[in-house]
Amino acid sequence: MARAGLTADRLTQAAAELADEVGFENVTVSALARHFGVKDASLYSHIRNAHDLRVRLAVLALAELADRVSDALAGRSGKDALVAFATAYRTYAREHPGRYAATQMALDPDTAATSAAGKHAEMTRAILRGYDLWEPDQTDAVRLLHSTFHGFVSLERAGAFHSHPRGVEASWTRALDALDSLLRSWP
Amino acid sequence: MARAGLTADRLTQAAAELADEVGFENVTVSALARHFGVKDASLYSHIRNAHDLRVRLAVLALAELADRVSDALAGRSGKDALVAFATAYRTYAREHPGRYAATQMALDPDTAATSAAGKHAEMTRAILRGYDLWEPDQTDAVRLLHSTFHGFVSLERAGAFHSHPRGVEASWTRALDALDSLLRSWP
DNA sequence: AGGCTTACCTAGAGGTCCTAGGCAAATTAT
DNA sequence: ATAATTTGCCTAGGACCTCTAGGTAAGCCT
Repeated sequence: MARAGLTADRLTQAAAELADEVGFENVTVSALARHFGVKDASLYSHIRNAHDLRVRLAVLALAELADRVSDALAGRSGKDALVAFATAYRTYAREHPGRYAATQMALDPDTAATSAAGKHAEMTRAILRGYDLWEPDQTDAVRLLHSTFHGFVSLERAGAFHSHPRGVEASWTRALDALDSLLRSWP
Repeated sequence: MARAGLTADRLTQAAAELADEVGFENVTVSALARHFGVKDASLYSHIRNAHDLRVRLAVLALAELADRVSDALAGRSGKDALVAFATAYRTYAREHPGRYAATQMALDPDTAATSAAGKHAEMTRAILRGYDLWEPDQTDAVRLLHSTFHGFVSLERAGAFHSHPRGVEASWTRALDALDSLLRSWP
């Protein structure tokens, strides 16, 4: 009997693709086993349980997103950096809805610390170097930016903006303008 | 055999309590049936399926949240209204995590239109009457406010702010200050 | 009291999660 | 090259959840 050559990493990768196809909440051990033409039970030598699989997926997505944002930020500063960050963030969420949903998972403190979650905060902080902000305003601003990006992207996905004809794209651009102006004259 | 006296509304109400106790994703038809001392199959004369149950829960939560916010807004305007809205929103999310998670469910357009989702947008718009904003800036601002509130609350719940010692409460207050200042001088 | 509606039941099929224990393929040691 | 060990995938099966079909009895209406 030939082996499928499964590893935790290959499973996580496949789970990520599956998530983008069928949604994060439908990423199931069974579905993943089916994808590899293998029995459910076989996966349990590579992952601890279904939750563990989803956590691995979340960690993968956080790392991918951090990479994207990091690339986008390279060589930019000020509003340029702000827009690049936000756009990379939103683009990732739209291209990889399942992966993005995974990044919203509540991770236990240990996992969160090991993951790229810290890098996100650090990169957001990097944007603020183009503005005249210092602690603790910096942390407050980081949290505000993160909240707004995440909130916008997640409401957009949930269809919360469809009820009004005003283009979502235009609102997004204006939101970034507003944030830039806010950071330049932080109250 | 005495009857339990189930109705769709009583089920939805119980589901809401269950959601706050065990989390929205653990609201299951079986658990609900257990709660009423009744067999799973019995619930299917009142609800169509598990998804239908969750949608009813989402609609209930949206209505409750709208009521809370509406009460909080009464007689207030300007920054007062902004803070009252945001605080009511955040308080509801913290007191009723399961119900709040339900409000994040993607609803199909018909359900969304019938639900209190529209009232939320309308109330956010009411806040802006205290500021000097007109269409289409108003819609952009509504979307920005909604994004920020939702993003903040949802990241707070996910534990995204625990990595830094700066108090979440302080960041929240500053975020509201910042939004107020932003609305007063919308770029 | 008889008839109708409906609340709840039993039975059962199909799906997901996960454990225990087994065999055979791949790897390492001799 | 063969033996010993590890490990990848298997079968079997239990527990829980979802949902359908069809039946019985409780409560309402005449």
